[in-house]
Amino acid sequence: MNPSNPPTEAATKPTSVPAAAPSNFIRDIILEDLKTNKYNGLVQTRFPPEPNGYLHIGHAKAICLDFGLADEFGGKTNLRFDDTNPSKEETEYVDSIMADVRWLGFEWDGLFYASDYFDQLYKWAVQLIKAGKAYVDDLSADEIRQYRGTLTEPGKNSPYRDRTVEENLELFERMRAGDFPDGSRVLRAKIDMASPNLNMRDPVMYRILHAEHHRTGNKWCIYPMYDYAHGQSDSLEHVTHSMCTLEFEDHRPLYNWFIQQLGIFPSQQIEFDRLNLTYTLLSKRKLLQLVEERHVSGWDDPRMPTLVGIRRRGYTPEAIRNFVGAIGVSKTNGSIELAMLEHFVREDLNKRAPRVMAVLRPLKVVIDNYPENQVEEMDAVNNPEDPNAGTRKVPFSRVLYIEQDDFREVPPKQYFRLSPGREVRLRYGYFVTCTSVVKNDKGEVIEVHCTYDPATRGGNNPPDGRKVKSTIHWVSAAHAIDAEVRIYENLFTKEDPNQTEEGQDFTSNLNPNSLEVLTNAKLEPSLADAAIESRYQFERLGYFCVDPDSKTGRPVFNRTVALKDTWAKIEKRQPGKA
RNA sequence: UGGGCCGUCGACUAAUGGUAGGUCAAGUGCCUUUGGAGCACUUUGUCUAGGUUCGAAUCCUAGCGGCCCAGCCA
Repeated sequence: MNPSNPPTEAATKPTSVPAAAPSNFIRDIILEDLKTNKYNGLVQTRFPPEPNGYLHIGHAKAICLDFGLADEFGGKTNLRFDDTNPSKEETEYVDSIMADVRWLGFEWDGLFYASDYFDQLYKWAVQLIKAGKAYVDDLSADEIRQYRGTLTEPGKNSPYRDRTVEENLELFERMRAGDFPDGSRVLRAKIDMASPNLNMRDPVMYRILHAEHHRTGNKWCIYPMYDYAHGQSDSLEHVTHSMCTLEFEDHRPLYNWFIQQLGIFPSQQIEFDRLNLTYTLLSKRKLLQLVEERHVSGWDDPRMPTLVGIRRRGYTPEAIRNFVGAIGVSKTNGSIELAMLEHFVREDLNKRAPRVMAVLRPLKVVIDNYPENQVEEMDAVNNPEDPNAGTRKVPFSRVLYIEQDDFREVPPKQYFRLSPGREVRLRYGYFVTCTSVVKNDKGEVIEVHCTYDPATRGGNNPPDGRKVKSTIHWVSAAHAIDAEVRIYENLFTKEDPNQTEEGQDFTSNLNPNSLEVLTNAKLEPSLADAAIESRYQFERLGYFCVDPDSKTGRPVFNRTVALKDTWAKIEKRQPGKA
């Protein structure tokens, strides 16, 4: 940065290097490959989702790695749909995946489908048959499993393993032509039935599937397996660093085997640890189950860890990217605390979300000595973290709403908010002192009466130097906008939702209180025209995001994340909470 | 009990034979017209046992513990 001015102290540190983000083993591999010129200085990656579900925060980690690392070294990243199984894949998903990747803030260089390579893959299969490296097997799925052996015992060769090249060629061609029913035959690689790695025990390359494919229609009735398609797809795109999750480690020898037999571009597979988050499930199958069994309203339910879900919840792409950068990447199997994610959401929203006053559970306040029909426009700061955000006017009048939580008839220890005889500040309003309460038949406080001090206009400290221990928020009753607010808690009650009692599945850990709908919220009038998906901080409460369910005149807000709440902590610690 | 991978504060992650550091969480204090934000400080860690070395989280050996693999899913 400033080489002409070497540091005068701290000579123990090489301060010429600015404190860089800690590296990780993948970046180290790329750096090394660049140094040895393994790929002529190129870095090519790919993000290879299967279009059979919506992307979730776990994919966000992969996306940030694939795109981020390539970008860092001037490389390129392809989006490639891994669509080798027509029975599970749909166009709906490819559209959502593209939208999600873009929303996260990335743009791909090439857009491909594994199905683009079906012709080439077929030719290569023929080539392997001719080389005596692949054969058509007539064994049933069941028999193949039996012949495969077990974890501790080697497998046996299929009786069809030694067919002639001519016979294999003819049979494979007839498989392609549709002469055989589903499941009747497969094409297998001829490797080693005794390998300790089960993936090398003559893995299936092609299966017969008379199914319509979302891109190739009815052109094919045989489809390549993942192992036969993925490495070659990488190779065709000259992918240099093919990142995937740990469970594919055992597949790497096979990935390399096909590439070597075919003598094609040597892509290299690098495995990293999948993201796990406490209190959340990141398995497409299980997320699909939540949707299908109606435990949530859809893939974009704000409680879902899908990108569409957390987007609707109010999370920002920046927050997610910062989070992914902070958690790093390794080969350790662990679980990130949800609090970490929430930290990055708060950190980002704190800087950008306009502040606004909203009362979720209203309690009526009457200021007895305030003139009956008077309305004052109070100045309120839009964002104390951002001087450019400006100010706005908030109407103040004799009857207000405050939060039920902000009043206690008998205040517990360390409770500083309103209670009989106590004075607090109404933010940007006045100091008020509680003089009396009105109760209903059940003895619940339904109305609080106060007096205000005109010398504290704007919420300022009075000339006499009087101070107050608490500032609370409010909304003028006559000017309030009615709104619905949806409060979310963790979808699951257990850190690991998969940890269940005997005979139960993860749905037994669903949190019955994960959604609370508040239908009587009162908002300050500036929120009248809040746009869908816009985000606000409701002062002292949390960050909230406008839901698409909003109707004109009746907005719906989702709570993105609550503010850190010191009082809640104190109260939780107190044994006899009021 | 075959093969592969992995063990560093409560969580995640650095240190690449040479000061065990950062972030989150937790706690304490300061500040505050958000009990927010911010600032300062604090607690807690190299799985175990041997070995190599002037020096080991790092290298070696042996244990222990965890995860993954027996789909014609990816």
